[in-house]
Amino acid sequence: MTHEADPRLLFEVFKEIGIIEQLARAQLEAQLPEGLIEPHFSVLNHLVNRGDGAVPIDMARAFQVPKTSMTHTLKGLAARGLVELRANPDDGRSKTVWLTAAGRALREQTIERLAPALAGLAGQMDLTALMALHPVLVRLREVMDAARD
Amino acid sequence: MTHEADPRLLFEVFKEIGIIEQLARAQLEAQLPEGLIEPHFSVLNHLVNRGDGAVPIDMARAFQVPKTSMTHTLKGLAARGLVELRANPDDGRSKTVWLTAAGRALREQTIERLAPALAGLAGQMDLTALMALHPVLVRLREVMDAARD
DNA sequence: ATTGATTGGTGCGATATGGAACCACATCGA
DNA sequence: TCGATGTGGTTCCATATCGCACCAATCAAT
Repeated sequence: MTHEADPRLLFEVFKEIGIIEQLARAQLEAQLPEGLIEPHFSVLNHLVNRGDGAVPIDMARAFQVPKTSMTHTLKGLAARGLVELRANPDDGRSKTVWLTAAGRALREQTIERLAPALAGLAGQMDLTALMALHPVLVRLREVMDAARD
Repeated sequence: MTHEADPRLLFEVFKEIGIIEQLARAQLEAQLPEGLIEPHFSVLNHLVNRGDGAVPIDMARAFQVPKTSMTHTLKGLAARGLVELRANPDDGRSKTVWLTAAGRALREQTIERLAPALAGLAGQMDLTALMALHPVLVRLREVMDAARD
């Protein structure tokens, strides 16, 4: 008899992940100012992590969203003065995205406000299990990412 | 020195979960007919798992979405003949949601079409780690759900 | 250099999400 | 019983997502 991997386990895993994602998003958005949602925050966070001056199309690919969605998200951030769009000196078609002081501050402040709730959650979990969770998720993400031809 | 739980670990976990959710959603929606998206499928799946005849408001709560969103999703499913809305004999304000044969078939077919891709993913993962993953996610979801006052 | 193909960005339209207001029915309290 | 309050569902509206089509700039092949 062969030992094929059972797809039902992953199906259930994805179901839980979907629910957790929704709850986590709600927590995050509760800390954001009116009119800003998770994609706005993710862009700010990405720019801090990966560095300023990114090209919009690259960010769209990093987030796996259509470029029109990225245009829209960046427009919202720029309208609130959280990022600044400049011409790309290396390519006349594209732009570069830069954080403003307000953008950095908002990202920082949001994470700080989130921290107590996250610590509260973590406190109710088995820390060993939680620490073991992360690398498995990273691996799963990498496998899925690679499979997305 | 105190041993407070580090919120950064959970922050990273949620980041991975967000990415995985997006990739999983893309895989699912690639198998759905034009015009149907993940919430439509989730409703069909919920009705199979929990049984027919559910009340829309209860489903909205189960999915943590506003009731207007559930109205919209159900309207789409009903328009395609995948579910049927009937009056609720126990409460004149509300309705009950019933699967049609087409709705059941679509849900079944979608899962079948998804299976090979899921099995492929699972085959590239450490099965022990994958099996350990599920209960931790369930626990995390339960803790978050309870925290959502 | 010229021309055809490709790529980054945006406007537009169709559909999705979710808050506010509203109506019909239900429930509660006296 | 009946008025006050609460609840399920919908409509309406503002905003989000994303495909299509388009333009301008770039690149590739000669």
